[in-house]
Amino acid sequence: MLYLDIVLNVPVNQSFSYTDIPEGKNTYAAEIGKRAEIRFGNRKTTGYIVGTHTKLPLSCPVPAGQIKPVLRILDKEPLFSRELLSLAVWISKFYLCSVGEAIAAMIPSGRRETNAGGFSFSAEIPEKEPLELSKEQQQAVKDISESKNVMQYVYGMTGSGKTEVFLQTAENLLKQGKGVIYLVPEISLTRQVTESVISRFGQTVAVLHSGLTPSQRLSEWNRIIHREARVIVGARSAVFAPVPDLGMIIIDEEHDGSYKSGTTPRYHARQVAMYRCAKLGIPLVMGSATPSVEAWYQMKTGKIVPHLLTRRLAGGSLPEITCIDLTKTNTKGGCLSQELEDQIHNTISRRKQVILFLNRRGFNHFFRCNTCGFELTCKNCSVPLTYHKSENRLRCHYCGWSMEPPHACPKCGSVDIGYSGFGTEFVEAEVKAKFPAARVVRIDTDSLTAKGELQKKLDAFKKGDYDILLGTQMVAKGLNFPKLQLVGVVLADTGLHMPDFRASERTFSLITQVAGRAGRFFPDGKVFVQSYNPSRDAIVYACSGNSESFYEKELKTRRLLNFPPFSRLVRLVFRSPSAQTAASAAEEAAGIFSASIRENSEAKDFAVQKLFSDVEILGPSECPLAKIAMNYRYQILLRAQKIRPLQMLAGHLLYDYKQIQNAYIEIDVDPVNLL
DNA sequence: AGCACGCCGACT
DNA sequence: GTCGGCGTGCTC
Repeated sequence: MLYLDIVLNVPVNQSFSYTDIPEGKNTYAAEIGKRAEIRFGNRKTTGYIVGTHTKLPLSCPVPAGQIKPVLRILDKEPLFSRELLSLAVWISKFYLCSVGEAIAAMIPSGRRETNAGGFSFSAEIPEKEPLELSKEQQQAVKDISESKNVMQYVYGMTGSGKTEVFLQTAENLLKQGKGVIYLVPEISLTRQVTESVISRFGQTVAVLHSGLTPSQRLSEWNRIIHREARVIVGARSAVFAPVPDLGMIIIDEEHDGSYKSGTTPRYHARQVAMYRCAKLGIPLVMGSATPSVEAWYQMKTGKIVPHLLTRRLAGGSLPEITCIDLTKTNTKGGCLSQELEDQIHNTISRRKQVILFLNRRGFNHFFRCNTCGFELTCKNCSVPLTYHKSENRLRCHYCGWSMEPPHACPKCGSVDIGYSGFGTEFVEAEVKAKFPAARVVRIDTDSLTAKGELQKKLDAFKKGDYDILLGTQMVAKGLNFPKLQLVGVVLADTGLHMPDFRASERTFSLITQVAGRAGRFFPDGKVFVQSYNPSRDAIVYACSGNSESFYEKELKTRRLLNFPPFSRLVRLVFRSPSAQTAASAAEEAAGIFSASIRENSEAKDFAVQKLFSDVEILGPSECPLAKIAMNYRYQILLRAQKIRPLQMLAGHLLYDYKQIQNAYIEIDVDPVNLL
């Protein structure tokens, strides 16, 4: 009799024993790495086989006679190797989830393979000869391949040719029979980035993008296992690609927040890549024009080897950035200063293109009473409601709830009400009024209902079908428009008002990234940044292009406040429909933490003592977003030099104190978002 | 996570 | 007398 250890995508960190299918049934053989359909309790689910035994394991509390057989084995061949299984075990320990949850996040869920999903138009893209590399680029390629250090960083401004360095390094490895994973932010997974990879490597490329169906994902996964695809381009989860003889992982736009998963397991692709690369002894090559503060610090301290690209390949320097102080400028109730308006006129009259950039939806264009100052916020979540002109409704960006705008202030009855702040729709109306002859296209998540619409709009803009592009985040990344000559950041401050220690870093990187879009093909590209706080470091240094000073100053602040990279954090969010329940769960957890910190720092083992000696408990406190979708949220931040004691404390709470789970607990190791 | 079991309030 | 709330506990 064959007994199988099966783990499931449930938050229970244990395996369950099942027996193999009785002889004679027509399915595949049971093996580690395959999925099995099982009856679990009284429901059917998919489990993952992580072990096999000829006898029932002694640890199994259920008598042999009551062990159920699996219903069927789903896979002909294993979907995860021992390497990936041990990666899943590591993830479950590091990010505090079950092994089953980790595996579920790693492997495709498709049942039957569907071809032609991967990249149907790959055949249409002609293979291209590699571009001639500059001296700097050649040096970077050489240094990366010769370095003994696992972590490498290609640091250089937009247009300095990082992609070519990645591609050349990848090609060298492919020639040695190695495979390569190339991670990009999801939003860059438009044709722009992937085309250059496909045109270079042709049919050996697999592209894992969010548009694939589970079945298509499964067939790409099998192409990778069978060595048909050797270069894997994909977003966050592609870091798990089952590449045989993996030779390198590339992380493009390393600073990008989308590498951190927002759901359990809340893994960071950079952290996972680091682990995988270190274990295999292969390079992890990252790149960005605006490294994360953590990466910058590691370059300074020698943990990451930097490779500098200092020159723009198309010639010319970075575009000139002008900061417009909105407190000293009359915008006449609109959002465009006279100076920016003149520049737009100028640019479109020369038949060149303009991008106007707004850095965040929500927070803009909210309802406010001009008499008593009352602001309307969501009844479910505490965030301000955003006015959407096209549907004439106020809408919450977190839970989707909407209401008809009131005609008078609900609090004081005044009819002197208005919508302050500006969203893309507001800017669009103003731009259309001021430039009636211009062809304007707006790109934001609201206006992107149909699939492929983003790509269509971007292509049209690139072709010159529009004069002005209005957009959020997504137009800031990895896009190149030959006729683009003017970029306006309508309001640079929005990000700075976020209650998050990374707000400054995000604002800096955003402005710098956006600025890099302009003048990529023309040396006289211009960037205008409008701000109510033009003296803030992030804005000053982004506008002057002085990255070195920004990072130095930011590091000083982080050191002073003991935030990463000078400490590690684990965040615990306690949520419940009752504010009282959430708050007291957080209080109770804090009590448990301080007790176990005390206990451990009095431990006989000196190493344990030391490990827990600097652990701090921040909070409990209300989350900045105190209420999301009818749930009240309280948080605790654990902080220390080392991550391990924090993981131990959180794990202890999660696995040994089931009684406080009347509130739902979310654990985030190395959180990126603290809202 | 689901889903059952189980013990206390407002209804035909 | 039942229907149903969601607290607790289990799933091989």
